[in-house]
Amino acid sequence: MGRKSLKEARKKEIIKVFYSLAKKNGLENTSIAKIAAKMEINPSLIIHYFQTREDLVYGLVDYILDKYKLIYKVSAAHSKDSRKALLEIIGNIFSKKWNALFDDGLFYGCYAMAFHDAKVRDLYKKLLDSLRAMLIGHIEQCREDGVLDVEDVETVADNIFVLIDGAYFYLSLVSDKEEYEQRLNKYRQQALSILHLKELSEVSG
Amino acid sequence: MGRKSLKEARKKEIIKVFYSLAKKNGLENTSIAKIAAKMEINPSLIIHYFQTREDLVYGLVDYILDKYKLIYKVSAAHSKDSRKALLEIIGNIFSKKWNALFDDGLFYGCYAMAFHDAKVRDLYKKLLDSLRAMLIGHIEQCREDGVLDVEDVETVADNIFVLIDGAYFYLSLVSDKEEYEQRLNKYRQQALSILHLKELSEVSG
DNA sequence: TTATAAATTGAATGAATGTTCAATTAATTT
DNA sequence: AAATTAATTGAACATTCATTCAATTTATAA
Repeated sequence: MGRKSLKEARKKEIIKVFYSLAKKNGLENTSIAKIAAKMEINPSLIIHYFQTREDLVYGLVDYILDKYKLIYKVSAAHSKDSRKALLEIIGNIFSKKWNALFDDGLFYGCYAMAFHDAKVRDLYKKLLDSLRAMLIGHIEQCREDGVLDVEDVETVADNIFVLIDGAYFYLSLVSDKEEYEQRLNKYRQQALSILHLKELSEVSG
Repeated sequence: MGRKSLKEARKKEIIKVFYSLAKKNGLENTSIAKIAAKMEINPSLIIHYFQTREDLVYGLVDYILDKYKLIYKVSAAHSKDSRKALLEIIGNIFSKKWNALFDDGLFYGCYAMAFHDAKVRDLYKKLLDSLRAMLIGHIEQCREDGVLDVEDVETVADNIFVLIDGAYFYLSLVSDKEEYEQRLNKYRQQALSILHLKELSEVSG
């Protein structure tokens, strides 16, 4: 009896608006009041679902890290071909798809919180480790399938991630479109070279 | 006539306290009032020197980036020996010296501001570019002196920086001391290998 | 000693912050 | 229709915020 709960759906709505406002104006300039104003609801409703601003921010971090994970998702079409799967992942990471899916500014903004908030630090650490584990799995599968020849799988995976994080740290400040693309290309090729993989080769399965 | 100006010294004092508080509690939790309280002065005095909080933050960014540059300084003792100079730089970057000199949390916190503040973005971009130019200069000097054999100097320098930024992005979340040191070592060796340089060799000049 | 200029204080501002609590509205079940 | 439960509002809260302005203190030069 009684009214059915909209809790989870409503929480997600709120976080989405939080995300969009923080993306535009920065995390520190996005208050509960502003989120409520944008949604045309009362600020106290936000507090009703998230008890404190802190909890709301944790919700945002969860949301962001979930989005981040999506970049590493392999499409169903490639799930059986380990080589194609790996190529797809590398392709996604070093492509404009990244920027479409994801806002780097918020990612770094929340990352900075990790230095003063143990919970955020754990969330980020677990994400980075899980992504490393995932890539290790893909590489090992490729090795078993005989399509990849690398020695130390863990090191190779770590090198890829260091390349990714280092690359985007600089790329995020590059405003010139052409330079951005050229660099992105270069970094992607470096990733493939770390894996001893070569470009294209979508000709023969 | 009149009193002599303490402006610059006082501004630096204020920024130093700003830095120390923001390092401890985070940028967003550090207000003008708190800085003033810590210094036992009136908040209006801070506004007197920096007209707005925005300007105060720019001052902090300047301060942080200046500190960051120090890591890349070459000691006088090595200024004539290009190979030693390069080794010293790489040594400093991948050492505990980093953490002693510098707080990564604030560096990332300010970096995140770059996504919404053109001035901060420019400051960061110029810093990263000047450091790249500096490293390129060192590498070229080494090549001229015949102590280094690399092809594309610019790419090599960029690879070093990508390694640095990517390495510390993960390292900053590693709390285990031993793992931290092992990784740091590994990354340093990778940097040397990118440069085709080998470790130690402090035996013969 | 007096004029001067900068350092510093102190009080006050309005706006925005996160959060509270009670009251009301709306949906769902019995 | 009545009971129940959740959604939502609205008003109020104390706090903190950045910033203002006038007044005062302090150091220096004439």
